[in-house]
Amino acid sequence: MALPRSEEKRIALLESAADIMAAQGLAASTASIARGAGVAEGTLFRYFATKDVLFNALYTHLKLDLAAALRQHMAVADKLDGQVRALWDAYIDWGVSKPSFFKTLNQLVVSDKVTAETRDTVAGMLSDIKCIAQACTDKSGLAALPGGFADAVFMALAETTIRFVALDPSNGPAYKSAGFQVFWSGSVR
Amino acid sequence: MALPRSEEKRIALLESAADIMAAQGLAASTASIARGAGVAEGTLFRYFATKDVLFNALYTHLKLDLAAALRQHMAVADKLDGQVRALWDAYIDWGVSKPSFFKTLNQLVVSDKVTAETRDTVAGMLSDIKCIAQACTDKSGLAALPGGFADAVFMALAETTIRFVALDPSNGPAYKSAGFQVFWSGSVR
Amino acid sequence: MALPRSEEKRIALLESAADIMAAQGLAASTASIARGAGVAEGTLFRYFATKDVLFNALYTHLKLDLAAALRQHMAVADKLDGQVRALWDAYIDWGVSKPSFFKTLNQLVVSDKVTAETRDTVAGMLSDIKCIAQACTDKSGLAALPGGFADAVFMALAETTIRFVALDPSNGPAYKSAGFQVFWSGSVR
Amino acid sequence: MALPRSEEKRIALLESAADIMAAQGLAASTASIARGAGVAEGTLFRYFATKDVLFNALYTHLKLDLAAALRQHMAVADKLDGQVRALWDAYIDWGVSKPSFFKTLNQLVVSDKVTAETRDTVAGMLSDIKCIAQACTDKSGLAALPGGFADAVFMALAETTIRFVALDPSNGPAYKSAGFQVFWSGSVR
DNA sequence: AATGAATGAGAATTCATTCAT
DNA sequence: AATGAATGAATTCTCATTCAT
Repeated sequence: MALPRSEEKRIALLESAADIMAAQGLAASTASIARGAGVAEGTLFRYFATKDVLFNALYTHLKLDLAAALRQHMAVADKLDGQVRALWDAYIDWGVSKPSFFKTLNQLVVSDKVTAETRDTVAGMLSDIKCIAQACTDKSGLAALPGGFADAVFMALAETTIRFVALDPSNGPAYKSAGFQVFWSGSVR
Repeated sequence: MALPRSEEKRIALLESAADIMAAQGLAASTASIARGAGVAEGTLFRYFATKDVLFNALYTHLKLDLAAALRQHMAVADKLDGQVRALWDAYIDWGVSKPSFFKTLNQLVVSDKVTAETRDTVAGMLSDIKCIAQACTDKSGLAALPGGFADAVFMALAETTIRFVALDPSNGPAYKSAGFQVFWSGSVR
Repeated sequence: MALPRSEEKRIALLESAADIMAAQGLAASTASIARGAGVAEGTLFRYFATKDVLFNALYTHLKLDLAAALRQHMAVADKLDGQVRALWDAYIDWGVSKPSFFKTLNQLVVSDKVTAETRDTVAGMLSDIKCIAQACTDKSGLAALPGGFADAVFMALAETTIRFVALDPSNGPAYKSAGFQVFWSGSVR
Repeated sequence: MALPRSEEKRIALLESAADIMAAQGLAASTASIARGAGVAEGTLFRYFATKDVLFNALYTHLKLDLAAALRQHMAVADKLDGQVRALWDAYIDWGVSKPSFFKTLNQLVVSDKVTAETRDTVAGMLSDIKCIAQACTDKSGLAALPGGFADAVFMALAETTIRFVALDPSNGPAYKSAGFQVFWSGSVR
């Protein structure tokens, strides 16, 4: 029997894609991604039939990685604001510690290369996290607003915060608190 | 090579670039931009020596257009929160009424095609607006934080708000107020 | 003003395509076709947007070239069999004198790269020749058979004849007569 | 490298190749041929060292299959025209009943992938059929002509006839008779 | 100054073939 | 003997840029 297709190589390709796209944008060439993963260019296409398939797989990979990080820090507090704060901290920490994952995920989120189907599938896998987020936005003053505005505000603030923490780590805790404060006191009635 | 004459064509090229890049991303071809401006392929390169030069000129053009819109609505209120709210409204209105400018500017802001020098030069040209913004953030709880965090939070919230207003105009005023509320009550001590 | 797009280059590309495809089949690379025409690879795509467009243009070019050759020899005889014989001779001569046109046209005729629309358009341009052919097949014993069987028999015999004349020119006139004889005495009642 | 064992797999590969090449042309990928035969990609190359070797083996396989079909119907008539007619019918029936064999063989016949050596070897294996064909063409008006013209005319007419029978089976017998009639009355003095 | 034809360096993708298992 | 993962050369096509007119 031939070699089994290697999960290791699949991961190497995804992480190379994340690294290179963080630096060069989604237009990074498949050649450079394969090189970064240490495989031949043709090999990339055995794992991902087209570049679009790679985009979707990468979106899923990064979202699941983020979700795993969030889950580790969830539900340790008993009060709502503690829970949300834990979520916030976990998200900021993830973004700061994996800057290329963070940057590339942000590009994918706004890209039309990621299909609605992929987004739905991933959302389904993250339903537990969604629940917490829901619980907190239900209590916020933003809850009255249509679909996802509170989530989007949370994300936008977190992204900004991550950027500043990454650039100026010595003030990291200060940015983190301040960002959360904007979200929380601005959102909660 | 003498500089080309027609300011009109320069503007047509910039606006065509904004329109087409809003739709297709920064990878839009120079040929399609020239076509959109009603000039020949080669003509674009008499106005902008390379595509990178075009990116930087476009960034400048869009930022100055935004600044002009903001200036028209500044300082009409006498109290600080009125001033900031006027600024916020002007920004949201600009983004909603010129969606291709807004979308393309957002792409340029995160692109590494726009040099630090361009960003600095433009920032210098907007020092008057910066001053207002500064005045208000000095009063905010964010003022203690280093360089531009308050500005970045303002921008991030405004961008999110513009996106939602554009998608769901019937709730436009609600998003506008809610977004501002997050910024203001979250930021001010 | 820039150079006008050169009809000469267009023809050079088409004839290079005919030559190379005659030798290597329709799979001949666009790179080799461009090289054969003495232009850069990208230039080919300014004249023919895709390889499929080239296939269709080539089909048209070859058919029209054949038609021009046939017209020069038409209607010189007054009796039907003389007319058909003239057509036959002209076709054989064309195939023998332009072997790469002949071979490539035969490949295109059976290829699904040539669209029905192209075939219809070209057929419309050849309606005068069709008329003669029609006149003669109406008289043949094959006329009773559905659409195009007589034409197809004519073509099949002509192709075979051309092949043999090309391989063994010293017997050219003999093949030519014999082939025609099969068609005529076999077809006419 | 010892020869592989399974004659069954060899046949499966050849028939898969005939099917897929009938549909997609000679450019059909070896991977798809292997898949069609139910074996692994690499396995094809244990039976046929290169794709060119496969082409030649396939030509041989199809020709021998055709020859077997012809032999079953040979020499049942005692008069010459009955013999030739039996051969004609057998050929037409073979082409109509095995369309992918017929189509692929026609492609191979005009392809330069099949070597002269292969063609010669196969011709040698078909010498018995050749003899019958020879006997009949010796009597025909075409016999005076050099090597194989009569054969080629027979084949060309048969191919055309098969194509029409396949497309319009309800008129099958009519095409079959008419095609033969062209050959016979046109060829025989 | 303006034009647009020409260029050729990449881009994504395919595929015959190899080889470790 | 069979497998199928891996390879990289070749293919079609795009596009920023140049330059003759």
